[in-house]
Amino acid sequence: MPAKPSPAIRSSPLLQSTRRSLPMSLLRAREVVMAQFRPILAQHGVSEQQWRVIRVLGEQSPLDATELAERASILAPSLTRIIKALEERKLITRGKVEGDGRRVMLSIAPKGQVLISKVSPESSAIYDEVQRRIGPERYEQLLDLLETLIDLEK
Amino acid sequence: MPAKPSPAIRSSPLLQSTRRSLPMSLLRAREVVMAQFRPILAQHGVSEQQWRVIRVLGEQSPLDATELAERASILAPSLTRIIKALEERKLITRGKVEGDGRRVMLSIAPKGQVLISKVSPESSAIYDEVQRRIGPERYEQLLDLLETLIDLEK
DNA sequence: TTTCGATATTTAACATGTTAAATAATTTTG
DNA sequence: CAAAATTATTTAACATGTTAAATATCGAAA
Repeated sequence: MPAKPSPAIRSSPLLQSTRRSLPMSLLRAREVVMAQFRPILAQHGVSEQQWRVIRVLGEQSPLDATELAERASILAPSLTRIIKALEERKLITRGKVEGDGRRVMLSIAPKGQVLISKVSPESSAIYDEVQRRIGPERYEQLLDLLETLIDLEK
Repeated sequence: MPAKPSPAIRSSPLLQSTRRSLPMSLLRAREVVMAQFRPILAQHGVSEQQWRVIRVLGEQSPLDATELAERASILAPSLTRIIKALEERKLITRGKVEGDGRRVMLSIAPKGQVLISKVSPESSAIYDEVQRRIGPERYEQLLDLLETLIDLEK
């Protein structure tokens, strides 16, 4: 019998408030944006990560798995599973590299390109809407700041 | 040498480049920051999400599961599993609410407070370092912009 | 050439994300 | 008051995140 209504705790601010925490703010902001996209992607039967893979390959094909993982910000083990699923649905194709038996080359497939052409308009509309609501200047400013932060790791 | 590239595809920019995509930038930025934290958390045997739960309860206890999920940005099903794990390790405690048999009240436990006091200094040091490297003004500016974005959903 | 270290990908194991559905308790309605 | 709608939490099922280890192949050195 686990109960014991302990006295309320309001600890001294050893840590910054979770409301003003950079990692949490980044997470929440991403959630707000993705909440707009997920219904569209679901409607087309692809997950957020699968869509990232397709998009990256839509920008450039072929790419080896390492490059693809890097650009789509997906870890190698996840990519292995995603590739398998997308290949089975013929949205992407997998090929080997002559001269290096380790590498796997991935390309967008015709069905993948069709998917991109379908999702693109809806996707763009959402980006535009977000940009409009936050304001174009702040939108660009935010992207710049994020880029600065991202470049810190280098 | 990576073998001869097959006919490369460079699609017309139907979509914005993945490099300048808001969701991807948010994801990458978060990764850069969290990469600094993960080793510390791992050293103390807690995952990123478990740490968020502990931190929120450190700020205020008790909280019911719904409030906790909201503040820690964790979905209810995940929270159920995390609570179970943290309770078994006696980092948090679970109690019932008199008057509403549905609700579960969670509180930080002494062992949890000890953990917070251990992780806090290292955590703060990393926040300070990130803030220093990006610059205090831009750091605040970034948090402000993220807050603006987060408030869009309301 | 053979061996050893490095690289690319996959597999494994477990935690979390995500959506839908199930449970249980409370509140609202008729 | 009893049935129905609502709310809080959990369970289920599957995808992905995460770290470590296994595989396979390549490249460099002895």
